[in-house]
Amino acid sequence: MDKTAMPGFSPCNNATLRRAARKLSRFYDDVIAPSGLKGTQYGLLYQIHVGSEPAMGTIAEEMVMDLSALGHTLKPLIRDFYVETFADKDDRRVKRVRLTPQGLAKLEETTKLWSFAQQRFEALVGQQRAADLRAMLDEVAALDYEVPPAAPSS
Amino acid sequence: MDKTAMPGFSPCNNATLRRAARKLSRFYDDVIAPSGLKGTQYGLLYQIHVGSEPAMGTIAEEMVMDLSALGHTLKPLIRDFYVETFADKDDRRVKRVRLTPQGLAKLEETTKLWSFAQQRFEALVGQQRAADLRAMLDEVAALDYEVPPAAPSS
DNA sequence: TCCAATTAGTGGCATATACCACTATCTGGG
DNA sequence: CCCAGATAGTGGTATATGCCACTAATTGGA
Repeated sequence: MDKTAMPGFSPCNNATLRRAARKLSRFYDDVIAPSGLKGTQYGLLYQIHVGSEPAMGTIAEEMVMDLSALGHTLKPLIRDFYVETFADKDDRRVKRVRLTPQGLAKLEETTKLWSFAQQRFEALVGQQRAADLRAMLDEVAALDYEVPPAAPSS
Repeated sequence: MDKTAMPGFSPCNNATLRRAARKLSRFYDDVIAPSGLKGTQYGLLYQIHVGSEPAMGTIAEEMVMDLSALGHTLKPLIRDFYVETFADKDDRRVKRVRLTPQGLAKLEETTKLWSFAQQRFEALVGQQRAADLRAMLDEVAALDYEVPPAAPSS
């Protein structure tokens, strides 16, 4: 086995994680491409769907994503009429998000494609190992990395 | 335990992987920020450094990254004089990449910051588990997802 | 009641990444 | 020797993401 020929084996956890993410995203993207959605967009529609007209901040937290990044990512989906936003009745700062009927249809359509990718992946690595991997990744995403600032704030 | 309050627990391997990548990247990015580099840039400098004036295509393969994406990512590093490119002597299609002296200095400077992030992460999840995670991710990045096209090409 | 501090989003800007169409080279027949 | 096909990169365009500065609302005191 010529390990030198293998992907860049770096000891960096971050680099390794990103590398895997690039590869896996491309796979899922390819499979659901016929729907016209990217993996992230599909995930976003899903997250909106399972929430109860979630506020943007809520979605951002759930997806462990920057709020402004979420705003940007949402734009194409709004433009294409898959989601719509509206102000919260009790707090006008809050903007809530929901799927349009087209958005729901697109979500359902794409879920069929997604299942294919999901099954294919789990067939390759094993269902149990996939579940273990997700558990580990969920843990990584939930970690509190907090690094004490050089000087503790006043 | 109120699981509903936890990060979006999706069964999607892709979404989970990306979520973790966002979070971890932000952590590494924050820690090495004083160097002025982003995590990906650091990883790229490292990859170039350990290679022997690697060709762009080689780097792209090692990083499991699209060649054109690599080209784009390289630009800020060239602009800031951390890396330079030159044509391969035997095949003028091939463009090779190397670090400049400033690039090497920056790599070394940033490595100190990187170590801090790396150690912090491994202290949180455990060295062995981090190694296991990397192994799993390397495997994911190396998988051959090949999906048979609907109709086998002629 | 009123203002200072906090909270939720927006917009601008920069990097990260991908795909596609295109250009410049090579390479292997014929 | 020459061209058809394969290879390596480039540039354009679009989404993915993050940070920062800024605006709009809300809230908690004094």
